[in-house]
Amino acid sequence: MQTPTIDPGSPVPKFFQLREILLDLIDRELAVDAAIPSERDLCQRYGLARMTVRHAMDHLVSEGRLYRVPGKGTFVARPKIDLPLRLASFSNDMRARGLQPGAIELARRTVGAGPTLARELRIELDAPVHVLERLRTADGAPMALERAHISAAAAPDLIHEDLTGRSLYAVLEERFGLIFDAGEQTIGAGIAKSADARLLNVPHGSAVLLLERRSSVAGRAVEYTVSTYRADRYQLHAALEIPRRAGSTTHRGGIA
Amino acid sequence: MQTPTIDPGSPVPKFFQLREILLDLIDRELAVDAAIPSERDLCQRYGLARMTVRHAMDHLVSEGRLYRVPGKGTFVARPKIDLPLRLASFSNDMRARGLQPGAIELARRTVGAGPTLARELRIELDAPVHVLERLRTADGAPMALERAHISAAAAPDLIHEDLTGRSLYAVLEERFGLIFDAGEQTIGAGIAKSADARLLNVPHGSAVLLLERRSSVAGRAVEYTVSTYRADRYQLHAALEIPRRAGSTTHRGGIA
DNA sequence: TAGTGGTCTAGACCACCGC
DNA sequence: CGGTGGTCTAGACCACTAG
Repeated sequence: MQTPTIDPGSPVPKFFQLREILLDLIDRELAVDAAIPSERDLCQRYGLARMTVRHAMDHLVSEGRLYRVPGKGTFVARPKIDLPLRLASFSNDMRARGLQPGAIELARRTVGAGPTLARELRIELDAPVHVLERLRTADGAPMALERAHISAAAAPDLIHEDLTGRSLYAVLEERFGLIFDAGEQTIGAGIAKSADARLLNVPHGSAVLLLERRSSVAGRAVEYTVSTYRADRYQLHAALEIPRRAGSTTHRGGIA
Repeated sequence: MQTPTIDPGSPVPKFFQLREILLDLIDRELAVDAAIPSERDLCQRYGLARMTVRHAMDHLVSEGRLYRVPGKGTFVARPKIDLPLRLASFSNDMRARGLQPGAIELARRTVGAGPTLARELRIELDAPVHVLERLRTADGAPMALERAHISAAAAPDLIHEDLTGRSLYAVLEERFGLIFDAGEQTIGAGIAKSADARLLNVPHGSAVLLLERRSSVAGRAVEYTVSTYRADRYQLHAALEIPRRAGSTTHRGGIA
């Protein structure tokens, strides 16, 4: 295997390129607690300033992939257990549970982005955003309220698309070529607002599970969706898995 | 009011002193989404290099206290505490956020497994199980109730271990060599039971985030923990996984 | 055009470690 | 002692945002 190099002309920042190189090294060559090359060594090898090397390593340390010992070196950390939350749609999720997914459209409009939407979608204030509000059902029973906000710049005519019986994601992919490749999700608990409680057919003051999701395509924020799930009918469930395993046993300090 | 300054002679690093100053500013003076002074402005005010200012701000951004918008500025983030979906201990999580983790022991006993525990831990009925109930605090404020059930066969003398100021996981690892390598987690929402609401110091009927976790070591079920988090202070946060593997350039954001 | 954050350099001094 | 990570400086150029 040949030593990878840093491409100075790439739009990908150097520290990020180095991060990938180190990640590869960690996964392929080094065992847990093995030392990685010193910062100054890496500066030499890849022709980088030490601050740049540290920047790359800072990332990996904060992600729990490496740990530093002052005066000694930097070492491969024990793999942490992570909870992968798949970017699954409501429809797929319900089908996986053996339930028949359904949707009742509550609202569909295009609005100007307020401060929250502007921040979440990283667009300008008052930039157009499609809002789709749907009541999601499972075997006919209300399960969740889904309020999707899609940047109109990314999916201009979404507002006129027929969504009955189709997944929103399917429409975004087929009609606008939008395939989400990154995202993050925030999960919290709350009390249902009166109007939402009525729609979900639960008593006032009921607990709900709140899911906020931001997804992006090629680095561009496109979707910001807030879902409100009935806590009595819905819970998230996931296997904890080991993200990666360190390969060979003894291999101290070499970029092959 | 006098402007705080950086003490160059202090053993506390400058970036950390600035971090404290900014934290104070965020908590006392600024509302959510308010802009903090620009990096160059802070350099001027405190006589620091820009890399030093960025270092301090990097910390706050990765802790979720600030967010940056390129070309515009840096702003105060929503004040919730994120709990990363990782098999990390409460203690470590809180420390990573600059909060002082604490625990008040509520109960500690060894019981015979009932039907639920027997099923979750895959042990026989009446097999001994250690039960540890603790109120977890951050900077002294109640944050969560943690009810851990550990199979006594795996950690015989756990019941006599001192847990003050130590992570349960640290004890299990150091004292019994137990390093969790798999598990599953269930996340739900609920209303705090009266007794729990009192312990957590929240009003009756408050929403709570419920986490059930079963973890195992080498295929052996060892831990079954039920945690009750204050929903007003906690939320879970995770990067969504992407099945595709293209030339991704998303190097922003949280957990890889 | 001026200001913002994003990246990067090429040095520097320090505390700590192991020999 | 030389090597390690920890901190810090004083610049630089870039892309983006705004007026």
